[in-house]
Order: sequence, then C-alpha cells, then structure tokens
Amino acid sequence: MGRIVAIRLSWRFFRGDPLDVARRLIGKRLVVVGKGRRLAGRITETEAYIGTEDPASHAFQGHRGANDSMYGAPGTAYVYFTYGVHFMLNIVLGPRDYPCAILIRALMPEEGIDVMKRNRKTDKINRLASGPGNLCRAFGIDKRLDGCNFFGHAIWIEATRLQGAIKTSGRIGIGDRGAELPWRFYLAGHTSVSGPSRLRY
DNA sequence: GTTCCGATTTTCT
DNA sequence: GAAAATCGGAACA
Repeated sequence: MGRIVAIRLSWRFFRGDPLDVARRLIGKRLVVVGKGRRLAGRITETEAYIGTEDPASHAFQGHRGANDSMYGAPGTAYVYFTYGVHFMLNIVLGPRDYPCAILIRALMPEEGIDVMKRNRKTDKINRLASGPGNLCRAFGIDKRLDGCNFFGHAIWIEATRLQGAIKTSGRIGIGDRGAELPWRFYLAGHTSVSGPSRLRY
C-alpha cells in the first residue's frame, strides 16, 4: 500500500528573507503532535517581527530571558504568554543571534478537529484557530514548546500546494508602534483569518 | 454585520 | 504599577 509522505520544510526554508518567508508560510501545513494525536491545519495568517529596530518586536527592548528563543537558530519555536490568558506561537528566522520571528496568527484545521473542538469548546471549525491565542489553545501549545525546533517529532511544517491569493496589510493587535508596516500576510477571503473584515478581504 | 469593553498574568519600569 | 503580538460577549446598526 503506497503512502504519500509529506515533505517537511527544512532549515533552509527559514533562512530566507523574513518577509518572503512570512508570505510563503501562507498555505503551508502546521503539524503538532500532542498526547499521541496529530493535529494539523493550513496556515492562513502570519505576521513578521524583525530585528531590534522594530518597535513592535519583543526584541526592541533588547535580549532578555523572556525573549531568549528569538535569538536562536532559524526554525526554533518562540512561544510567549500574554494578556494573562493567551500563548502565541512564533517561528524564529534569520541567523543565530539576530532576533526575528514570524507569528502564526491563524490556520484552517485539517486533522484532529475533534481534539481542537474540545480544547476550544466550540464547534465552528473555521474559528477554532482564528487568532494566535485561539490557535495555541486549539493545538494545546504552551511554554513547553518554547525553544524547541521545527525539525523534531513534536512540531513541524509541511510543504503544500497553495490555493488562493495572498494579501498584505499592516500588523494588528499591537497599538500604534510599527503597526503601519505591511508585515501581515493572509489568505484573501478565508473564513479562518482573524481581525476586522476589511483586513480579511 | 461592526465596535466597545473587561478579564487576567507575565514582564519590565 | 502599567502595558501587553488577545478573546468573547454585549450592544448597536
């Protein structure tokens, strides 16, 4: 019985230009294995946080214990806790010691949907991982993944064929500082994308 | 459909 | 002590 083996993205993918990588992550499949279950979905929304000059980046305040993972090798997971309730999942890019990360803001669930529904206490599939906090809750992602890399057996990203158009906008949820930079990417018109409607189409 | 507001905890000042 | 890479529910249109 032939089996299709999905191609995982290697460290080479995460070495490229950050905005290019953020854009090319749209449509790719995020896979997380937790409690023996494989949870997966197609990424529909990302945001880039680049360097120490980016006022919205956690690295703007310098290298701290809390943002240490941002300074790791490309393909490192940076998981952050905020608003007293929510975890955020980021993928570290760029050379080691250069703080740069892509926030995974939303995705369309594909595998393990029953688990995600339980985690999120809702049945609306397109809303299970709409927004970075919701995504982490649906996938059961927390600080344990911080500092892990995307090349092991816990979390990785698979290549896919992109269906749909990618659009760009300013970043959202960060107040004024750096929000005007067009560093947010999303799958146009997809119902799992977060934010106001004008930033979904 | 959109907009407004309170909750909650980690981190830094 | 205040801010924060957010969410969900309530109010309104």
